Amino acid sequence: MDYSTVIQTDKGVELRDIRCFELADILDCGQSFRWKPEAQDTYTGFAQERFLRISKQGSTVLFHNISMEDFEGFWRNYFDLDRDYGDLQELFMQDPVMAKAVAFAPGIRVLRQHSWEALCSFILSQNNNIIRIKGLVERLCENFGKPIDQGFGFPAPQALAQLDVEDLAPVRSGFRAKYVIDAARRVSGGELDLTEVYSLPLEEARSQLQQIHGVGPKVADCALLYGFGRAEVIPMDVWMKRALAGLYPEGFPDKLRPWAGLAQQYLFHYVRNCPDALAIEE
DNA sequence: CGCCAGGCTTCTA
DNA sequence: TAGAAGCATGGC
Repeated sequence: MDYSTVIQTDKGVELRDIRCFELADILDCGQSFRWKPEAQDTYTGFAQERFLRISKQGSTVLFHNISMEDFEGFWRNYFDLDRDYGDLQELFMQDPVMAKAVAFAPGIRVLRQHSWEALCSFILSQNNNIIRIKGLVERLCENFGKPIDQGFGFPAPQALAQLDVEDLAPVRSGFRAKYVIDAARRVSGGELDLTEVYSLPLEEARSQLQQIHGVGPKVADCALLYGFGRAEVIPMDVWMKRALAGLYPEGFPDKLRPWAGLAQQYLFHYVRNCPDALAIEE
């Protein structure tokens, strides 16, 4: 466990003595696009149709104004708090390359996002930069998501399935609009059963997702890692190709394979944000 | 202004 | 069947 206690206070739910948990690392490392920094060490954001304000002070994390029920029933899983990242990092750090990547951002965790939300978000991510992806996702929610107190939920596939490509114009997603509609229609129509994808062997799950027009290997793997909890999957984009070629010319260590996707999150952040991450290894 | 972005589809040889 | 072009959009 990465914390000692969880208690309800008048402010919300608090996690005490937290480790391996930095909001900036978790919420701004290209896995979710719905979080915004507010004040110092404070973020607000959405997951599905829930809003959250979360902050960290010292070794205490505060989930503002939520019930214990909400924490136990939703946010605990979302932040992958049932996984012991302390233990995991111990294993990772036996590898000299991972030791550097983990040391660079030890607060990273891989969020367990809703499958549809992850799939749809990463469809929008293709050939796009993170700043802009956030804008697209935001406009998709504002236009088609369910209004909730502090904003909008992520639109359900059923809500998008009945739209035409032109209806997505306000999102300004360009050629990706038709991909989103196709995905929504397949999911909504039952042609692609996301619940079933959870239980499929990896290769079958991957090819199921790739049936969608506009979903290739990279987007499918992002959905699998971030939306289906497949911790072993490494989404291969230009950065990860560069990272693996430069840092692991002999291949990624077999011992870490079951958590390769989690390792990927540290490596991705490391090579993108540490100027000489790749230079050092020559 | 040109370049590029957590890619994919389509076209071409 | 591999490799390049085209795709919408906007931040820099």
